[in-house]
Amino acid sequence: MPTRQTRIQRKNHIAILDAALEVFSLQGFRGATLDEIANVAQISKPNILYYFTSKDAIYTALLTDLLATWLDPLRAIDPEGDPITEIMTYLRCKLDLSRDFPRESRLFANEIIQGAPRLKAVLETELKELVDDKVKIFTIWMNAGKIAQMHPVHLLFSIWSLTQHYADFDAQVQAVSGPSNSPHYADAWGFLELLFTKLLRP
Amino acid sequence: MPTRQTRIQRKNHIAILDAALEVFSLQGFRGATLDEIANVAQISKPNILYYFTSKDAIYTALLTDLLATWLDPLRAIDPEGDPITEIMTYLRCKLDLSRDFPRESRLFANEIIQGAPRLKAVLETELKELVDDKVKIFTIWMNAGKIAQMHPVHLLFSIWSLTQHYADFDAQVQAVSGPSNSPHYADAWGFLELLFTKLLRP
DNA sequence: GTCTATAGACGGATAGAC
DNA sequence: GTCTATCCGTCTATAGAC
Repeated sequence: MPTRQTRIQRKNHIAILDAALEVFSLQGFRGATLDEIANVAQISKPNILYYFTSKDAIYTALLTDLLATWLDPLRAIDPEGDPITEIMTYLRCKLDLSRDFPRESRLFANEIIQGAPRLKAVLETELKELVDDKVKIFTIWMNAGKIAQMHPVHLLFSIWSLTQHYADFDAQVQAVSGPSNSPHYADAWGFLELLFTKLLRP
Repeated sequence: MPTRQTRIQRKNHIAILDAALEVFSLQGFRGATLDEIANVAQISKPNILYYFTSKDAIYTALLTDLLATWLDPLRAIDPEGDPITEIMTYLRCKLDLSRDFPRESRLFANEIIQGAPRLKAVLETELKELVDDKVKIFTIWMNAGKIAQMHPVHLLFSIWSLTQHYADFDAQVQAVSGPSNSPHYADAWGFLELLFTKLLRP
């Protein structure tokens, strides 16, 4: 659109995306309904389709918004930095994302579990290139004896799975270790710090 | 039912559950449709509802069947066994389950991500008791200096997340590290063996 | 037991008044 | 921009013939 949005337009736009995140992250694309999104957003269904051309458009908007935020911390790993510090910072950052943006994490998880129908292409190009780049850095660090020798790709997988677990499987975490959020994350950080300190030490 | 099932009944029963597992594990409960299950099972939709009273009944049957298989390896951890061996065996068993039963893993993941509406009660009782029991064993092992000191619950979480990741996020794993299944799991085992050897060593 | 046909509710999306 | 009303397709589940 050539013209700038009004304040109300922007407010509704954001309210719709927020409600859609709530619903899509719990139900996946097909399980979610516009009715539910409309209820959560407190905006009528036709009005939602005034702001977005279709249910699919809302979902895609959320996913593309998300991917950038999700990959930024990985991009930030600096080949010139101290290896252990760089990886621990990334780990910490990913855990903070799980704590502060659990819905985004679950939205992503839903999409991947369902075979990544809308993200597959991006994963195979943008994500793969980024991963290849960082894997090279890890390998250099390993060969220089800065961190222990291990499969670099699975090192990344381990960071992803261990941190995202607390957002995606929150229902299980809470069922097993009681409600209240913050303590879990404090304990989780203690555990992960110990784990990766031992793992990375050459 | 008082009478025994015929061979055809049992065959259809199994075919329906298998098709339902395929569809539910990809789409979650609400995203799945009886039409799709009927197509995969090659059984007409009304006939499916002859064997199961409702869509919900199929899903519930799958979940309860699954939970037993899923928890058995955890139950098998023996307080009298060698601590490191017991935990490494459990780890290996969970990784094998991810490799051999990825659909079951994704079905479970979908249910938990969606807030575990049908499993919450079981998780808070049966799973919690089982976890509490094993946590006690871990704690005894730690205090006896058999394995390193760490948060025992998060040790369990780490085993779950690291192994299930390969089934649940398979689309991402393949996008990043190329297709073909077996090599990933060989590499994964090499990585996890290294990781937990370092982590558990007192 | 398995089918065709269909009921009845709900899904996404559109028309048109205001 | 936002609403009511509604189209049309699909959903789960049932009725009833065979």
